[in-house]
Amino acid sequence: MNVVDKDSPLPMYYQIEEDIKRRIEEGSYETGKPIPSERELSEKYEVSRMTVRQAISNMVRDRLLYREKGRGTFVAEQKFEQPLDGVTSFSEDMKRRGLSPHNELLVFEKMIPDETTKDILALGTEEVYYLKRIRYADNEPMAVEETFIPVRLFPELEEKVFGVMSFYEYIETKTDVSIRSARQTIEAGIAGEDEAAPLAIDEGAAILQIERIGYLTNGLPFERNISTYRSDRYKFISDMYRN
Amino acid sequence: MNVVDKDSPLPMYYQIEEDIKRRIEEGSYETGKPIPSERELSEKYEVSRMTVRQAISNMVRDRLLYREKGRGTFVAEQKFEQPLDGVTSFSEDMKRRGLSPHNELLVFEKMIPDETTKDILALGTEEVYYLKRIRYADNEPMAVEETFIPVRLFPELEEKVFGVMSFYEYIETKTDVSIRSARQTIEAGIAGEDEAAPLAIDEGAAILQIERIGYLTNGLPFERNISTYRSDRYKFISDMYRN
DNA sequence: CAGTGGTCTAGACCACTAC
DNA sequence: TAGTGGTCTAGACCACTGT
Repeated sequence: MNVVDKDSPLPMYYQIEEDIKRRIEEGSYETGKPIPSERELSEKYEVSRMTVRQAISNMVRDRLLYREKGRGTFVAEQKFEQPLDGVTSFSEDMKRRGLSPHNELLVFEKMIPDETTKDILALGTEEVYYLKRIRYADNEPMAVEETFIPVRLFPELEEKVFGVMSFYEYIETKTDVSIRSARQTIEAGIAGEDEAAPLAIDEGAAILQIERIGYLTNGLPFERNISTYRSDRYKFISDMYRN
Repeated sequence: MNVVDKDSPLPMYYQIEEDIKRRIEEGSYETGKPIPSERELSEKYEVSRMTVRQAISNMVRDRLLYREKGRGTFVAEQKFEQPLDGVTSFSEDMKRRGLSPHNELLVFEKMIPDETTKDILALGTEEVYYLKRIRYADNEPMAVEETFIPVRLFPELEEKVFGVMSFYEYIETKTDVSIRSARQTIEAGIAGEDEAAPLAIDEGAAILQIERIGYLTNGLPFERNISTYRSDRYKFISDMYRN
């Protein structure tokens, strides 16, 4: 009868989270209504109240529940089917939108970076990989993208990787470092000759310019990415939370 | 000698957080190096280990510290002086950039919303407040902004509020609801007559169009905001984290 | 008033890391 | 082996909400 297994290798607070999620999905716990109190749950699952609190705290952090002092703990509205927050690569972004991404790799080479890039990536006299790509979604050109990556961080990076997987996938599966965060700067511009041709738009059309600087868990910058999107087909969408 | 005051109205875990932050700032706890163990800290502050853990957990959530199993708790790289993530109002955004915001309120009225707004705000036959404002930073026009707010949610909202404080401040100090999240859509456009004049830019110049839909903790949408920024003075900047 | 979440204690055993 | 964070217990008192 009891849903938590004290001998399971999974921590009990985790098992409780899963059970509460299940009940929310099946509708036993309704959106906007309170779930049972912490004391009731600790009796029900036969664990201490602190353990129930840990489960609930995690779910509050993930915004599945919210607490109100003196009133109770409530099921939050599940507004966003798929979260649109967080750092994503072009490939991931397109897949999330239900489109099929692919690349045309125009340039892949090692080079000495310009001053701005050197500064941003905190480099000395080191080389970077330089990539220039046209990004397609469902076979339509969406963006022109330039990327600078310090060679030192990924000495074994090869051109063929970019045909097979997303660079972010590569980092997370093939290396022992991981991505922490990015700072994005977004501005509007007007397409010149260089942008208009590859994107198949008119000169003078609006374009969206996004510069992203990505950071690893240890705090080091690992990429500078400059993208130019056609604004008739692409909107930048993101979910943000109040801190 | 002791830095935590058990009789203070501030919770002890909060006082401990503040003390650890102070030590990081003054350099006693160094970036990338471990802070004292939880057991040491609980002796030092004369509190139980769970209380120390609560302080540390909060700081890990805020990415000031990170834990490594069996090794210790470490001071994270402090990349961003001031966090640029999260949902912010225009006023808050400008202050964070070190600029002085002010408004010119062109329209403040109650009206029946158009279909799109009605749909977005999940309204029936209800009225909304409609605001149209020119937003200034350091006395230069930065954006034209239209906002739709359901009257039902803030029946006592008055025009004069917008002169005194940020709408977000109003919500968080004068009402008993609070802001959870927002979805922002950003695109590039070309200034027409309507945008060029109030922003003091040329027709045909690039503009940044941002639509924000804001949500309360209980999941209800509380505002639809459509902003047009001049792109020669304004860049949208945000920090994002990998999930 | 009874019930809720918020905070806190003083222990305990575990798996993991480093030496 | 000794030290670390991860998990858990069985209590306790508080401030806040609703009736």
